[in-house]
Amino acid sequence: MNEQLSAATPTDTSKIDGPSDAKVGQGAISSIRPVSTYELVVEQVKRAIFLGRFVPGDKLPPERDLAAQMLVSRTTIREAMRVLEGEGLIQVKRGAMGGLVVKAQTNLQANEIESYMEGQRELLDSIYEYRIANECMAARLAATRRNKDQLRRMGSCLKGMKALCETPAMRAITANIARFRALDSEFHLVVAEACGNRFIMQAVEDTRTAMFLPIGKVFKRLEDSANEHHEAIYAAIKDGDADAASEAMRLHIVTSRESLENLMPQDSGRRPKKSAKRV
Amino acid sequence: MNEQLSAATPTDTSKIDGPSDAKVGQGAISSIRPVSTYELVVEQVKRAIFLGRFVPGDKLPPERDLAAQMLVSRTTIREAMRVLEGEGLIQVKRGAMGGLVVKAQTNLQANEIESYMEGQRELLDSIYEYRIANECMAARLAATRRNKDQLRRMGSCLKGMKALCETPAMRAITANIARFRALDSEFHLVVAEACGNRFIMQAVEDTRTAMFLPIGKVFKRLEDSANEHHEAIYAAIKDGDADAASEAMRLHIVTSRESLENLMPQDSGRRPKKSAKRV
DNA sequence: ATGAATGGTCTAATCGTGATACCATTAGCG
DNA sequence: CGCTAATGGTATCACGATTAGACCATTCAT
Repeated sequence: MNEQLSAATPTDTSKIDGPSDAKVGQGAISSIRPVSTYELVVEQVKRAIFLGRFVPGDKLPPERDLAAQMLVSRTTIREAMRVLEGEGLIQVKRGAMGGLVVKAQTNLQANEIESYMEGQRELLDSIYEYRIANECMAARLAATRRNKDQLRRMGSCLKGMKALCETPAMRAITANIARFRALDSEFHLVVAEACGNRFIMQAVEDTRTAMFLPIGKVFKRLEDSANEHHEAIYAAIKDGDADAASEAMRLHIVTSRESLENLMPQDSGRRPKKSAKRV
Repeated sequence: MNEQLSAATPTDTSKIDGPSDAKVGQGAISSIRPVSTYELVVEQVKRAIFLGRFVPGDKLPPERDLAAQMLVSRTTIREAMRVLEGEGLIQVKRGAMGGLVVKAQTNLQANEIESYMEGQRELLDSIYEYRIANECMAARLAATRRNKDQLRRMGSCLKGMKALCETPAMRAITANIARFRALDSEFHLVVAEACGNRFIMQAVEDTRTAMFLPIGKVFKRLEDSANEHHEAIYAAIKDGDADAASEAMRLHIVTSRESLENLMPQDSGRRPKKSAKRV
């Protein structure tokens, strides 16, 4: 994003198309950032945690096992663990029955949430726009391509989430919130899988990973509306109704964004309802 | 995508949600593929070529300059050049006025195209679905967020493309096809830039890169319809009409896919108009 | 107390990368 | 023709990342 340099181009294009300066977003060659193996390990473990494959209290496999599974040396695994430990994602315990324990993300105080969310607003807007683009298409395509096993797994997620919401008292338990979010992720990922498009699948996984940090510190209770929306999406996909599936997904995501909006500063001058148009 | 291993999870989730097997797409930890720096160089140079920043006949900057710009050693640059040379993307010439010359992609014979495209059909479908999802959203958002400079650059691209199409004789010139594709890429990238969403921007760039190999060997003449469609997209974005911009983009991409379809085997049993629903 | 599991530490070898100098080839020019 | 400059080709040494393996230290269950 820094340097730029138009290549030695003896055959000047502009001979033909005249004033076609344009030359798109910047030049062609920019600096390379070498990627260490331990960084890749960090990324993969983070992704697993962010997608809910490990919830707080779970332990990662022992270092030796991680090394074997990832086909890297234990040294590299340990470097990665130092990073994750430093970022507060895991806690390292020595001795038997010890291990690499996934920590709960610190919840912010009520008065901290607003200012925190304010700083995340732009990122969240981008993420949700991207989600609407890709997940609506995912739902649309899934409606005509899903197979029985995928429908079964979607149903399984819905069942699990409903169970977690059953008693009001359980809605504020941290561990349950983590489990709910894991099932929520899984539902959306199965829909993406069912759409049979690897690019869209990757996009959905990426957004879920990207959402973790911004909203992980904020959620304190489960939203019932999510269950209803998930049911609607599921029903439309099961019925093979592509338009309905897409619209149900859109409504779900828009609603989800709005419920986040309630955690933000109440229209304090900003938020001039720009682009109030339906996305 | 190979190994899997559910973490040591003493706190069994299934205690609560009962038969929630699900456990989404596979396990959590898979093998790491270390990424060498020279691979990153290869990727970036490829991307620059695929996006049309360098067209056949252009020369990349000299090795020493590339090394300086990318902040890597010449050794690493040279490793990357070996790969690009091996893949037939560049030709290395020694001596003064020599350099790293971008080669034209070999065009296939008419009788080869069908079987080649047949093998690419699935990939192309995925790419185009992903494009529709993201670029329609990009156009929609761009309609309300674009600034004057972005409009100017879009217009500049349109002008350049029209100029290239002016005389029928010039439509089959290889160099012109490359220039046309570069401007086409640039137009779509500026739209993506104007949407102000970095995720969508990245998605658009990714798809254009992904399209290069499948269709690079096939195109032999320029399509006029692209110009008309581009004009329509531009007009809608200029007018701030989000719905029209999105729809114009959709039409453009769908048409583009259909014109590719004409290069494929003519419904030889396959292509049972599944998902014939409008995407 | 003992043993097993697990993280912590150390060491030697290997490989990727960087830095630098110098060689070989080629085009342009006096 | 012969120089010079630009550019790719080669060689060398140094350093850091990664691997492989052994061994130490801590903790819990029995």
